[in-house]
Amino acid sequence: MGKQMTEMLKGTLEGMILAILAVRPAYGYEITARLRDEGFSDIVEGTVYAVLIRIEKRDLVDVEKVPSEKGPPRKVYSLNAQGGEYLEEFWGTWSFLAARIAQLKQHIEDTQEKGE
Amino acid sequence: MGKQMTEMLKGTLEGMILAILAVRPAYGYEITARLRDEGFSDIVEGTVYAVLIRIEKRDLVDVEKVPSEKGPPRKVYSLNAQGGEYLEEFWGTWSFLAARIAQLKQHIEDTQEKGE
DNA sequence: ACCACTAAATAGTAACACTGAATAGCGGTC
DNA sequence: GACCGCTATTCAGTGTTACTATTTAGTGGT
Repeated sequence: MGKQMTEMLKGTLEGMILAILAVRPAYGYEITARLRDEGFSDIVEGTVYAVLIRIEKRDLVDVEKVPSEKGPPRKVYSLNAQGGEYLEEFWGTWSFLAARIAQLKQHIEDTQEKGE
Repeated sequence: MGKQMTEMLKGTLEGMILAILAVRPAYGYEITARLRDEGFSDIVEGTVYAVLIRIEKRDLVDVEKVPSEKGPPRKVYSLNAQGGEYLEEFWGTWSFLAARIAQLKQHIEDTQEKGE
């Protein structure tokens, strides 16, 4: 990860993982692979597991241990009601921030065009 | 600040401040006030000054001390060439992340509509 | 026995925004 | 002339976060 991306993921990675779980339950290794596929190419398992442990402690997800044919048992996480609420809050916070930043960017572009 | 927003600002507040400086030079107290006006209502001076000191150390900005009629001298920051490059990089990182998150959100909405 | 892949956990580190307080300069009021 | 309000900057200490690097564990193949 670039350093900028690393810092930007603070506060968003958690929401992204909750968003993934909102679509359907998943386990850590799977989530890591999906994030890698979606362009976060050098995200490491350890990072994802840390988030999962955190959201489990906060009771935002339910956990079920499911045996795997290919290795040790999987811990399958699914979003619960409290996690759903938290995710809604996340969208609100994100939307606000994204709108402000878009506004700042627009302001720069306007300035450069006509010298403000 | 809400806790979610606090975490989300990590990695973005710096970019936002650079973006403000890209429009025109400004000093810390002024930047704080502007951020407050734009909806980040409980941002505190200390936070902004910490960012300013950081970006000064990294040589992303030029600094000029300007006397004030109303108090101690102002430290007016302006974006330099290196800061401009860094800001460009920030927009790239931000755009990528924002696109991914928008995609995740869309995916949830699609799923909820027709059961995926 | 060894390796490759899957799967989870963990101790230690660096970076960041926040808290709370201190310092400093100016104007006005009582 | 001591005090308050506003402007303006700084700084030590804290909590949270993602990252690094390693360890442990299970299965199947050679």
